[in-house]
Amino acid sequence: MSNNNIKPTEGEMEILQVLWKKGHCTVREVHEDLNKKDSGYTTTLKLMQIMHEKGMVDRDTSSKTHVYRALINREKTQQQLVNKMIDNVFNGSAARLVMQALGNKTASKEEIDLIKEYLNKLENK
Amino acid sequence: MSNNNIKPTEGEMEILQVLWKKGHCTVREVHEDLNKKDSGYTTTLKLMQIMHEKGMVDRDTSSKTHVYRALINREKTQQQLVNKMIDNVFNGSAARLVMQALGNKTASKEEIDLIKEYLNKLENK
DNA sequence: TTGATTATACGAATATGTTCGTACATTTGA
DNA sequence: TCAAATGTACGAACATATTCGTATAATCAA
Repeated sequence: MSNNNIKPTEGEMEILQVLWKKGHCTVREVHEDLNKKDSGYTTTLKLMQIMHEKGMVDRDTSSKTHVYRALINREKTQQQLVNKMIDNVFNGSAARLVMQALGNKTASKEEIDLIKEYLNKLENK
Repeated sequence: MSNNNIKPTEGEMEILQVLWKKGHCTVREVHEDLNKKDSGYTTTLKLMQIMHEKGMVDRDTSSKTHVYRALINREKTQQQLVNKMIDNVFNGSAARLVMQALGNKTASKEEIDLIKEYLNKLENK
């Protein structure tokens, strides 16, 4: 595998979220969507330039204002980070991570139903 | 809350895993349990000293060979890291994280049954 | 036209994590 | 006993991530 060892940093993840959501973005669009009052525009710019160097994003430089888009796959990236966490934090047990995730307040009734449905699908395979 | 903003690094997590598993450990015990051929004994030592400075671990220095134990709670720490990931990687959706975790190969039939059971318990509350 | 705005590029400061070398003390065993 | 082994302390090198200042170019608006 070639696209394997991608491990976006926290800052890079925030930017990727925006790019995955919006598709194509200028630096300013990303920066404003993040609206972090604690860091400036050139910080976002620099981050995105570094991501370009790393091959995480592509950009169209045909006009003065460059337009970026994510090059790495959302699900694949999430999968890698989850696997890493299962390994590093939960000793390899996916079940333990899941239960920990469901135990918190962010797991609503609707979400739990979603998951049950998903489990049933899994079992019918 | 006082013990809140603990965010162990990757190296620290590895050490915490050993401490949580074994309870009390010397540096050598931890180092050998990790058995990373790519880093030396004093690296593990240094890491554990830093963790002590941060208040993550306690140690008994009454004899020459110090004995360490984890000070931070396992479940609480895991919870924090999971919450962080839900936020940073999955846009706040616990369900998406769970599904991603279940989609991978490490989720065996037994684990899935465990989770179903857990979900039922959750719903009866 | 020309000054203000908006953009990129890039070096450098800062912060943090990881790794190791080395000094020094204690313990052990031949 | 005393040399080897084992332990801690600690500074420093190195890597990486984040942040910003500044130079410079392009665009816009009065």
